[in-house]
Amino acid sequence: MNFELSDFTATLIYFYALIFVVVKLSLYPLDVSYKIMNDRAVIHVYGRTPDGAQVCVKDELFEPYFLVLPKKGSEAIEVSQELAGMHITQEDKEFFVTRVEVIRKRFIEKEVSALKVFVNLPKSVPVVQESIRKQGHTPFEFDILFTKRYILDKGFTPCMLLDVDAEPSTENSKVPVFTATSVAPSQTQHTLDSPRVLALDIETYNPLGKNIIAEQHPILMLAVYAPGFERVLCWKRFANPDKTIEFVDSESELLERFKQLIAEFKPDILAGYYSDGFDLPYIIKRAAKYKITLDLGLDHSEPRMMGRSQTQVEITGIVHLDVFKFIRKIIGRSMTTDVFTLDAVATELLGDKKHAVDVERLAHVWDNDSEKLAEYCLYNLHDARLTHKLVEKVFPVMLEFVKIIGQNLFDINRMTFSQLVEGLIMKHAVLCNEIILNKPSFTEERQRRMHRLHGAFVYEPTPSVYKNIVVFDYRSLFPSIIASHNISLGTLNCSCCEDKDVVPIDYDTANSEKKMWYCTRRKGFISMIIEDLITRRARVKELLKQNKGDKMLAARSEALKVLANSFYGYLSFSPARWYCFACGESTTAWSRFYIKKVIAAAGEQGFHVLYGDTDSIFLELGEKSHDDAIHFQECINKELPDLMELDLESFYPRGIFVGVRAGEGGAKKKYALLDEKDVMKIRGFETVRRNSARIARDVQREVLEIVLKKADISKAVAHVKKTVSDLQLNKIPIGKVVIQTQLQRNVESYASFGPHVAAAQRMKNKSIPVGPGTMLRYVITKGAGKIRDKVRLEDEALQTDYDGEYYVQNHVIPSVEKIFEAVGVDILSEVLPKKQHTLQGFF
DNA sequence: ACCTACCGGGG
DNA sequence: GTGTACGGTAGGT
Repeated sequence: MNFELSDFTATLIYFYALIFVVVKLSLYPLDVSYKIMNDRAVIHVYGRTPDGAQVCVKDELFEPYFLVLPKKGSEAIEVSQELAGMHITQEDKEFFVTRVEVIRKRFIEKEVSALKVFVNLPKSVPVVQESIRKQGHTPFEFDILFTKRYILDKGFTPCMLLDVDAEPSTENSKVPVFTATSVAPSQTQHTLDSPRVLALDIETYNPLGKNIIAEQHPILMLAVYAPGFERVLCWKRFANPDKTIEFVDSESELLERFKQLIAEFKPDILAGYYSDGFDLPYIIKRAAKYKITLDLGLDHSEPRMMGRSQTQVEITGIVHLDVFKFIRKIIGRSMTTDVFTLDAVATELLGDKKHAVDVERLAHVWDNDSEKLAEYCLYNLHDARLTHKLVEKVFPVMLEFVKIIGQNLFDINRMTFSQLVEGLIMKHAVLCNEIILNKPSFTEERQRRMHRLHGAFVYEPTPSVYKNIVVFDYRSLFPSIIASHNISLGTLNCSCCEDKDVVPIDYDTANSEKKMWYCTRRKGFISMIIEDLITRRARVKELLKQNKGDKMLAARSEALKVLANSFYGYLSFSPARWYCFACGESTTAWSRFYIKKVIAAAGEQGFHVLYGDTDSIFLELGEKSHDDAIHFQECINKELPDLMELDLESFYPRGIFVGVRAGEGGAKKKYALLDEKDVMKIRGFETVRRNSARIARDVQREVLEIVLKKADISKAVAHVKKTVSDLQLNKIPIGKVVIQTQLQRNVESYASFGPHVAAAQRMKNKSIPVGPGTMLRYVITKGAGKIRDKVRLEDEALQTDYDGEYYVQNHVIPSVEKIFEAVGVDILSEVLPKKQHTLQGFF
């Protein structure tokens, strides 16, 4: 065995422990899992010690439990005695209550007596709670995963130092294992802020382009990257390889070598870009094909694919991060890109691009031109390098979420906004002794959805092009409303404060709601959490002013902002545990009040109000100057409550507002602005999807550019006319009208026969294999019938076959018609001569 | 109006 | 695993 220093240290601790029985050790917890051992659930905490050793601490003393509120009219004490003897046998398995405690809790901010029901195993919880529910009592906290429950109750934070008293254990593992006698967060507040991160990327054999079939196509290259640990594995040799390239003899050897590299590097974090959805599932499938045991887990277990349609790949003891998920879900909102390819994301966040290599040709190069493989290997390594850099970039933000919310890195990486908020509230619930509310049942959730919330205020823009625009917005409007008006489930309509701070709703028209107010004496549970976020963020921003460029402070500020901004959405989100219709309704009511206030003031001061939505207002300056705008902002801010502030977002020399199509309700934001640096800011136009014809996207972008940058409508019209005529004359390359769709199931199993199914059927008829995953590329050709009747495969159709008229009507015109409407041009009648329009029916 | 299926990222 | 993504859209019924 060859130990590194850190392993050596861990081994010393271990043998020391063997002699003295109990030792103290500290670790940064990275992964928490549990195993059933001798009919008990045993928690395993994996992590790294401050001197760099990987260890596992197990806790045999933590018991599964949930809470029960006894039904009305029954005494807690009596019910506890009834429940204590519960024992259920199902399919030879025993589910039973081990003991019951009567405890004091708070339920929606009021004191209650509750029962803490302990059971033999975590799996007993759903069974026993169901049975108790049938007796008319109400169970709570029965769906908090055992490992999450452990973290919550022990009050520690993943990635932050944990102090443990422990005895050595002989459990088989890649790392020393200890059995804890006590577990508590360290007083030091030390954080694992530089974990060992290994980034991973694979390249696969791709003769079918986008149609990727792991069962058929091998992994050709695999790159891992950490500074000073850069390697590309490749199983085809070529001359003069770079020193980072390591040849192996086969794909199976590549997989074996990959295992060795992981064992050698001992990462805390294994990271990929879309690795939940691609790299790791692919590696798992290929390893299975060769019957290779992929025992990457520190307990020798193999990576596990969780979830059905949405895979998450978990490795015991190693945190698998899919940085794509975090960036798209959490960072994406504040990015300018609307596509989340590695190239686009790296360009925006790192100022670095992917290598310009044609990956479409990889299979061909692999088969015919192996001397060119070198550039693919370096491309592969570079992708792993970019992934590593992205992790470095976003890790501070992830770590802040871990610290604020107190859940594992693995989970934080994959959470949505609502889950982050809920996680935060759950942590505070434990701290405040509040019962964690249940998720709604299916019917309950449906009922919630029926109850439509009266939304924010929108001042509809008159579609047109405008000059010299200034944009203001309220800083964190919703969070500051919730905090300053004490909006919470338990402060609603208290008995002590009626009429003191009544929500400004027009009670005659607003869903005939009853009058609402919130307690002015007692702080609400929800409003307290959000106020804490706001004040913490204000402090962080102060520190940030003194330490400009401090990445950790910037990350903390970002995390706190994201959380605060998600609260309102959470309260009105039907599947939320702390859903509160009145809270959502009150928040938007106050928001309408505040935005209308600015709109009215702007009008009084002689600004032309163009558009207002929720928390922002767009004004046309006209004769007024930038200074006038700043003065206006100052006037408004003088009158606002402490926590609220109106910001000046930016000035824009030119902008276009576009009306929305009928049925496009809710998508009110549809505009494009040109900033002072000549950069376009486009909002609400259809995003890039591969199943829309390329030509439609191109034309839309070009039209916006011409209108805003050249300010020449006739040029824009001419451009569309040219495109339309080119389509009608089949001059546009057929590649630009191809529609791409991926088949999800077998052709026979489709109930509705859409165009893509027709394409698949045609392939089948020609004995081309089609199945789930097949990428269909087809065009709509001239002829009669439904669209599905006019479908031809890309290579069945000639340049002259496609139905230019279809693409004009269904793709090109819809993508630009509203833009032209805004400038008073009916693009349809411009491009189609009238007689053709009206006389068509006669022929 | 409602229902069903697909998109994203990856090669 | 104290489990089953998500929000948006096109086309068909």
